Amino acid sequence: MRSTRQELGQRSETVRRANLSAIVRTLHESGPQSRSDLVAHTGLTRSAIRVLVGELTAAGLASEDRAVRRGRPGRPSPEVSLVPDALPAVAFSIGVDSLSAAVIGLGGIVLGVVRIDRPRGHDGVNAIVDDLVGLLDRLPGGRPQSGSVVAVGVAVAGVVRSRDGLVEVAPNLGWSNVPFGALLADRLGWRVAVVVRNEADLGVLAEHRRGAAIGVDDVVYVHGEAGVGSGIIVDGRPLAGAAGYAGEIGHLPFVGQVRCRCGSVGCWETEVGGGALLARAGLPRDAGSEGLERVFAAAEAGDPAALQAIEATGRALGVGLGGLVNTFNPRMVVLGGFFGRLHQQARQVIWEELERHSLPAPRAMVRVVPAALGVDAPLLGAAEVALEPVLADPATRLGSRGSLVQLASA
Amino acid sequence: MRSTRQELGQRSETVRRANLSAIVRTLHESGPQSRSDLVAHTGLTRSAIRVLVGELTAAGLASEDRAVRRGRPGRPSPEVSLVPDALPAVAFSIGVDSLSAAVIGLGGIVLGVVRIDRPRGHDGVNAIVDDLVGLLDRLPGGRPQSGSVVAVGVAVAGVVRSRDGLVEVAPNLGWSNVPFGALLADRLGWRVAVVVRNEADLGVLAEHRRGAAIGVDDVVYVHGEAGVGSGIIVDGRPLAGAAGYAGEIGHLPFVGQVRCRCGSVGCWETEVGGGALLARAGLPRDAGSEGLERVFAAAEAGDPAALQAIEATGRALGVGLGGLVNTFNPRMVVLGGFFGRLHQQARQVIWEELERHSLPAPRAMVRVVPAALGVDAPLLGAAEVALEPVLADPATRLGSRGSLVQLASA
DNA sequence: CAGGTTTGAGCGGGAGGAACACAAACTCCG
DNA sequence: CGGAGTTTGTGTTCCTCCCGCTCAAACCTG
Repeated sequence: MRSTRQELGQRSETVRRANLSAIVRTLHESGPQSRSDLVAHTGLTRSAIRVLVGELTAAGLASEDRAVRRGRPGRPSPEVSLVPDALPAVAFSIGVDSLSAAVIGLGGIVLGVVRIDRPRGHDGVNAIVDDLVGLLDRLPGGRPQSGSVVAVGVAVAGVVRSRDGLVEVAPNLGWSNVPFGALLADRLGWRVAVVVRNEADLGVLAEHRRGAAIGVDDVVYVHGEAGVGSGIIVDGRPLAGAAGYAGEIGHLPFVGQVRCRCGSVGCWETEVGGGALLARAGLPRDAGSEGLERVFAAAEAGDPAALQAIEATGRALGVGLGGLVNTFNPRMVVLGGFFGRLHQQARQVIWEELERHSLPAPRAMVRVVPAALGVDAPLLGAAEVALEPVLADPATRLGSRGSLVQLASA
Repeated sequence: MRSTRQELGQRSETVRRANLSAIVRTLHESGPQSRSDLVAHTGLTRSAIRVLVGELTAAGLASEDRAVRRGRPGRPSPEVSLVPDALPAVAFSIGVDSLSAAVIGLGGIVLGVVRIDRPRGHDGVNAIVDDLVGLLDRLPGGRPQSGSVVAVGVAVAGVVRSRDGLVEVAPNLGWSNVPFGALLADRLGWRVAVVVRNEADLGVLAEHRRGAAIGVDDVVYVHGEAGVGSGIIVDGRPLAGAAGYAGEIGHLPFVGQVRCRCGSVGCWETEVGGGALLARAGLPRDAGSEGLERVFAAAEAGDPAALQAIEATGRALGVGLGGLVNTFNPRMVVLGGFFGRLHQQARQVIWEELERHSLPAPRAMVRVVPAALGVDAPLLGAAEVALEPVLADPATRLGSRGSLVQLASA
């Protein structure tokens, strides 16, 4: 059965929506810019831009500031920017050892963010839901009002069904079959969508929009922590698969006989995950991020065992990346989590193995870079998916808020 | 740098194009149907459908036949179908041991097809170009006229840069860095686009539109011959990657120490390719499709060596498929080439290993099926990509043909 | 300060689909 | 067999929305 594809037919109302969306999306992704820049970006005429931007400002979504002099001849064009707190989204992230929450507005502006450490271990679902909701009170701007938030996005390190936010399994949290989206939505009691996604899928979205992969339309993001996750951008769009499970590359079949926590044997994760690096360095596999930190520090100090562990892990990483380059033909591979550190210290061997295990043609056009956003990437990505409906259809979102009527000629 | 994304802004001319495209695409993909079916499919009103279909028929692109009585109350709706020979495409396919050519019209109607055996070996590029062009004269309908053909599509088993049809490498043909698109275009002398793509990428397109995966929007197609190729449909669109190289999963890192012809070691292809099956059955790795045929026949006759070879190859296939299921979360895996036969005889073990090497969530929603189209899949897919511009913009294509003016109000 | 250039403002026009009313063609049922 | 009900084609009018054009404003250059 064909998924509910977008209506094929275009009608004049669709056109308006698409054009408003084009403007808002351009401002959201490329930042504030003059009307004439918008003309260039969208391909619309000055007249159209004027009317549409006018409606956006009238609705409080955008604002026009005095033009910035750019030293070129001609009448200066006023700068249009989105109003960050007009339609804010709330983003949550459940990390391995921390919880975080943020309020993020259009344009990706962070209006407030808090992070707390979480004792490593398998917390009950309800405890985490409570903690997250409790975090809201500690936001700099205070607890967001129910009516003002447009949607909620959540990043979870696990296999998540995107439709309803069911967490099929989250090994680091000890969850399986947790209807997290529904639980959080109930607990919040807001009448807005709660979107739950895999951490790495959100990480790559953030890196694509605000980080290392801006403007790059084919990206493979590989995130190393205890396990290995990935998020993939294909032709500018996130790869989700039929239910949102795509990108679970940690369990690609690989060499080795180590039993994986997924139940299988020889998964790539068993060779490149944090546990593998730790084991190679002679530490317990569950020494966590502090253990990893120690390994990297030791390597920097010249410790041969640590250096060798890093090299071996880098090689295994490079081999797998080669396969991913063959599979996706990306223009960029972004390394997140401790793979970023690994890249600093093992860049050479990673590339060496990637080179050995990929075809010349795709290899020639790929760059491997460390992530730019660090631990906040999933949080930023969560806001991006939460804001997506606004970007796709700014007008009706305004209408549904109540405080502002439909954009249509007031 | 952002690839030339579609213009964001919509204008009324865009709307018309999109709506004509929606109608033509619906008819092309879902077959002839009544006007009222088109109303349902496209979301346009009766008025709009009437006008647009009217223009298409006036231009000779579509035709309206007497309504088919369907035994339901109400005035019968005339059936609209595309005129197959209005804007035909020419498709070529360069197989391991055959060459084929076809003329295919809108709706995927095959107007004529020829296939010749090709001596196995490394033919020169020019010889193959000559053979292909020569094939046109042996088409049932005669050599297509230069002016009537709308585009040319070519399927090649190799790594192809989609932009210009440069064949980076084609091991079965012994090619590397062959500008095949340009060569064929020159030799034909027609003033139409020549689109060259990887065989498997075209195969999955054909299976998606006309074969085993109709209506399935997330598909992984894996094709086994001498090597292993794949084509992937993500959310209804082919996965191309930055330059069209995506889907080279034959060289995913895998267990084993066999040297691959790609230069690397332990590629998946070395364990599941035709050579691997042959070797396991005690035949030379280059025994080709006749050799494979013999193995399957022997297995059907109960030969233990053949059975074991098939089982081992099936296991290796299942393991890799598990990884692909994790990576892409497809709704369907389609097995082409000799993998189709393999599936018949080793269905059990393939699934067993797939199950062992994939996560429960994505595994639960995937089906593994043999390809439905056989050796013709790439040829049909080549026609699909060649016809794509017509589907995307029926009006200007008509205009550019010369014989018919722009669709605009005549 | 005059000329050139770029852009905003406002108005008219055109394109294209929606909505509506009516007619046509079919089924169903008494 | 014929009228009621239903679905769909036909044609007209209307509405939405963007484009194009003209004029004015605001900047740079010399």
